[in-house]
Amino acid sequence: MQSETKTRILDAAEILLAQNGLSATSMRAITEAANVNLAAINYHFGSKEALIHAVFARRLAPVNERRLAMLDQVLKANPKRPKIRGILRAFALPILETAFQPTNENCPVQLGALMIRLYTEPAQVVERSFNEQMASTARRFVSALHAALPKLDNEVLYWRTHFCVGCLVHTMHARPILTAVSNGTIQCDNAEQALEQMLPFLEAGLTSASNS
Amino acid sequence: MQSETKTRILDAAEILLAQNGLSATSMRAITEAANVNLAAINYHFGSKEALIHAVFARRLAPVNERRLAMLDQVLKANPKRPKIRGILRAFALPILETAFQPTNENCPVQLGALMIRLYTEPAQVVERSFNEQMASTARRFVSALHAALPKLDNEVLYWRTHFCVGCLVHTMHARPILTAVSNGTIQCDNAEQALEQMLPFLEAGLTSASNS
DNA sequence: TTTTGGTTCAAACGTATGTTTCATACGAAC
DNA sequence: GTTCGTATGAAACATACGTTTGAACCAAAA
Repeated sequence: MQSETKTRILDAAEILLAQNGLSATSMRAITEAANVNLAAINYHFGSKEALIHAVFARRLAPVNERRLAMLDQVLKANPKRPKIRGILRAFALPILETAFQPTNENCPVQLGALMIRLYTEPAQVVERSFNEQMASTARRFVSALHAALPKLDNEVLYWRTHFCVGCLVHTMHARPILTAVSNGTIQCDNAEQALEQMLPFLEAGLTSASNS
Repeated sequence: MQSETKTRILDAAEILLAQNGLSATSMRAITEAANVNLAAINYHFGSKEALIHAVFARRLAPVNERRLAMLDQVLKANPKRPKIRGILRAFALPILETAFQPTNENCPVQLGALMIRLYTEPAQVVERSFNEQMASTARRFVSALHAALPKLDNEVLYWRTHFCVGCLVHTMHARPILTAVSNGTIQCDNAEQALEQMLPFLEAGLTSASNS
């Protein structure tokens, strides 16, 4: 198999990049974890940065495809006034299901901890990944929310969309903190359970009166 | 002045750590920006890690003092049933005001971008800072919210507190994204303006019916 | 069987890292 | 004026980094 090495590198890189961050993860650590030669990354991907881009693309491309497909369904059901809950669900479910997918050696998904890197690592390293994978999807969802909340001021809508993204990202990457603060009560390893908590919160926030 | 060098190091380190992350910021970069000798960090702080801890402590200690002082006021006003809006304000205002404080050479506050490091950098590097600066404060606020929302299930309260933290942290560190998504409409450089947007959103989320 | 093209390997490339050393400079105390 | 503890300086410490090299490998094609 010509690409088994590539896959092993991607799997090991995803885990280490998510755990330690982009610049703190060395190519030697990745290749050792993947049981491949040090030169294999440069041979198969060209550079460390290209590998990072590939790691993001492998997870985010299918997630955003599912998101847009679900959004289309929601828009088709109520073209004039789409349902907020549906829009939020289309945005959150695909990525939460991917992030909370049980990890095994064939499928080491670390999307939660990985996503926050996209928002926090120095711009130059990840901005190509962000633009290719996230920007257009974000615009589609903002305009859907605009249709669902026509009375809402544009500026307020941007703010609230921003808050929704913050909740989602934080929920995905800061799971250990929720577990710690709740003294182990909450494990947060199930997409539907997280959605059940998040959707009422976000919908109430989105629809609240802006001055009170 | 015996500690002018220390202050210059702290100032330069705060900016660079916030901008580039912890492990991507070298001591040489810090000392060059601070115009001090390379050995000064080890002399004054002991190690790079100790410097990082000092950078967090310098900003977070006064913020959490203000937070708890404001929370005490809110609890004193309504001991039995404190006001949600007041609790949220006590939690968010001090850190937002510090984060949005205009930057100048005497006061290079980069708290927003710095905070996210506390949540995302490998545990061992920052967990001491997190525990010392954040853990006890978080507990105080959760119990205040519990008093304000006695009907809310404990588990739901933890989730929603978690969402609030996510909104706040994301608002502080992802300002450029909000500006970009809104096509430059929103600049987000004012604590009161951000609060005005955030507090109705969070209060509505906290008080929403949990099953709908 | 020989040749080819893709892949892996050990080793080295030059550069950058955090830390340490030791000599020097500065000021206040005696 | 000398001494002494703090602070700074240039240089070197050992280690780690991303990348490149060129030989070795190995299945499939000629």
